[in-house]
Amino acid sequence: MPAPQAVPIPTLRRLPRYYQFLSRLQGAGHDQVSAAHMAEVLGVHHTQVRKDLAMTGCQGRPKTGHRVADLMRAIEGFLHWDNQSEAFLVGVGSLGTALLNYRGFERAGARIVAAFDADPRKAGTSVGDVPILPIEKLRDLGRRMHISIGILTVPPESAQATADLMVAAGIRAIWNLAPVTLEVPPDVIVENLEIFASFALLLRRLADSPVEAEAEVHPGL
Amino acid sequence: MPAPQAVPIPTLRRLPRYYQFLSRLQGAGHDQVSAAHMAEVLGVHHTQVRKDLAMTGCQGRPKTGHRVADLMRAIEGFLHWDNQSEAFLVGVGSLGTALLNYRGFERAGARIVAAFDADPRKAGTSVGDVPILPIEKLRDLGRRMHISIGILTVPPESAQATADLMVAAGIRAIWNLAPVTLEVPPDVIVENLEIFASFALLLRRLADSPVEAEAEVHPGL
DNA sequence: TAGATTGTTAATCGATTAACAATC
DNA sequence: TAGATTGTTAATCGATTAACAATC
Repeated sequence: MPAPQAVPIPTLRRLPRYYQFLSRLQGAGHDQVSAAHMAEVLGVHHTQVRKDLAMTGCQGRPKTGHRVADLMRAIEGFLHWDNQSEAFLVGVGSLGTALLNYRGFERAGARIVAAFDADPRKAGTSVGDVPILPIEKLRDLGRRMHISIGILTVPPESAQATADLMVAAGIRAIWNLAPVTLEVPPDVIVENLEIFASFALLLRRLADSPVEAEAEVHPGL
Repeated sequence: MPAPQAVPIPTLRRLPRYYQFLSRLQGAGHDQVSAAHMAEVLGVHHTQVRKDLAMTGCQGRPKTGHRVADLMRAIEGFLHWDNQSEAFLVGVGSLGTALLNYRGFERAGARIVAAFDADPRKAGTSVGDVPILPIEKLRDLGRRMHISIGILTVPPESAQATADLMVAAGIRAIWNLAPVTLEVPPDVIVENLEIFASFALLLRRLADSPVEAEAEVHPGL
């Protein structure tokens, strides 16, 4: 077994941005791209881009750069976006609906095969081609279908209970979109979408920006 | 002017989690907490927690720890969650609606005062107590009200055009929830909610987990 | 060939962790 | 007082940036 090459988390975060940029390039008809160009547009150091891309195992050619399509395939493979895992989504409120509607999601490596909601009026309907089932079916269906990914989009109050249910259904990785710290068994993976962290960064950057800082020093002027 | 004390970005990301945890503690009736306890529950090194908290300027007492309420106030102040900036939201689809409905948002330092949508049928209605206006009014109203924060929740195709509009409206910081790299003037701040980055981390962690790794080595067994 | 670009190895920088002194 | 906890200073670790060799 090869040493489990440690992947820096920042690299993992940047790769989807590279991918998104590449798909735009592709849409615009380009089929070659240099690391320097990507670095420029995305505001990342060019050596950084090279290192990140190197992690995916892709190879560029001196003088011409990388082939866009090759690069995209390399990233897909590296992020496991190719072998399409199946996922359940729980909580068909506006956030859940937004994710279900989001076509581009399939491209990101997972296919939502069913959604669940506690509201019995929602059961039996569907969003796009994803059926909405009563929450009571989650446990059995999860076990039967060997689903390993759960997307949690319920309100904060029911987040923990939902996580417990997912665990009981045999789900091994929870993508948590509720702003709550979940408690799960040690072998279950939880990845939180830190939405407030992102907003906090925005506020801080705004407060630190020259114009705003000025306003703070001379309030009311 | 004091040297603009550099705040590590990871610290900024962690503070909202601390805050969320503290508000739960408070709800449960606790009013003291130790850094060690927070570290334990949130899975962060205890020295890290102390350093992060120290940045907010709070002070704990040996033997007893920190007062929960003080800590929350310190974080609020540090993240500028107290002086409630006003924000516009553009794109009242399911994601926009989710944000508008999300009560807890006010606590995170911004008040959405108006929402805009290109669909004329939505204009005139409202979500919660936020009025939805036609996109044509964005420019003037933004300038008139001196709005500095724009929340962008339109589909990827119209993201860039929306960003341009926000800039024209005098908005200085854009919170971008569309998976697109925006191009804006250098003095405009863009903070992207990297939703796919988060999901990519989940997939990678799942693929690296012992059970899954096993499956990969002996496929089909 | 000359030049642009890749990819790697070394140096720097910043964040995390460890050790410890201060204090209630 | 003794012990728990804070807060700070020093050591480590990992990611970023710089320098450079390889190659089409």
